[in-house]
Amino acid sequence: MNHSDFSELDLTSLLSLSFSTSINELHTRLSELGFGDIRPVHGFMFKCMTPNGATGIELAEYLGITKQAVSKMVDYLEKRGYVNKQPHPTDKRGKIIILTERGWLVVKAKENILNELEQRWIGNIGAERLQMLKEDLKRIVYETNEGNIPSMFRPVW
Amino acid sequence: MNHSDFSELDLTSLLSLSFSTSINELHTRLSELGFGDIRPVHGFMFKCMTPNGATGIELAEYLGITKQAVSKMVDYLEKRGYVNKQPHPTDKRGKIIILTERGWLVVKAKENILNELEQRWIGNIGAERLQMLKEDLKRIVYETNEGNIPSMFRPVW
DNA sequence: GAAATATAGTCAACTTGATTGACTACATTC
DNA sequence: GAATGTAGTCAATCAAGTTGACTATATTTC
Repeated sequence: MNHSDFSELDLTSLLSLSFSTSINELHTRLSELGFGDIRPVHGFMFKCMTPNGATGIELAEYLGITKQAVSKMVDYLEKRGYVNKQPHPTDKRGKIIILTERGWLVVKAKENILNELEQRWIGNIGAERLQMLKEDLKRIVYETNEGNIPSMFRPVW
Repeated sequence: MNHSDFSELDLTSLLSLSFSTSINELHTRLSELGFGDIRPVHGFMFKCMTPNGATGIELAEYLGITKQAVSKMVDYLEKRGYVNKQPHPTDKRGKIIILTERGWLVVKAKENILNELEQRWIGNIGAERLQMLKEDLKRIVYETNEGNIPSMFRPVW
């Protein structure tokens, strides 16, 4: 098999490749900024925490993993200064996990890098095509999931 | 955070979502056909083995994992009747891993399902737009990796 | 052509990121 | 107020990968 031949790639492989490509670049850049201990899954957690924090259960549902797994991740991130646990305002069982200043730095850096990536893509295929691409992907995801966002907000196998 | 709001999704999230969506559907369907023991990574292995088989090292490079990990996967797949190991024709150290008939059944089924998926997407966004989408994604992947296919042919985090 | 080095694959031990199950404390329902 | 449900934690386990050590064969170098 010839690995540098793109022509036979089906759409699913293309989606896989383009996703890997961007997530790899994102995290290489984050590493260079001193956030080498942030994994892709953390980025998705942060997204769920913005702007007002989230409970463990919310994170677990969002990521499609168990609350125990979330608990470990939160400990990991707390130890490294990215998040804090706060008591839930109304539910004494619950905790709210919020971003620290350092956590927000990652979120901002991530946004900047992704914007840059999109700009480069605009350079490759043009702004209208990029807009179309986004719309089409949204539509495909939306239709395939019958209007519901997929429960597993996280590509894993 | 409102999980059913698509509008703010950046391109990377969209790529992630659309990839998950299709890979999930693919493997749900494969499960229904009795291939529930096939994981996404196996599909990528099979692709590397077609049509004439591959050595362990080739698979390892293709997937971006160690040869030991490949060895385990091959054992797993051999035990379940999807692949066979054959002595390498010229190199007595080497083995060639080839698909069995059952392995080919999976490959065919996969192709059918992915084609069906693409047809449904054509129903959603039209054939020209799908063609453009594929071209744009190819271009993006190609440019970002400077003409080389990414070594890690496999989305993992 | 023999010695040195490199490569394909295996075996075993370990790491990591997840899981399941059992438990505590608080909330909700009846 | 009692029964049931829910948020989070602790501990044990699992699964998919890793690293390191090894054998057998190939290739290079002198």
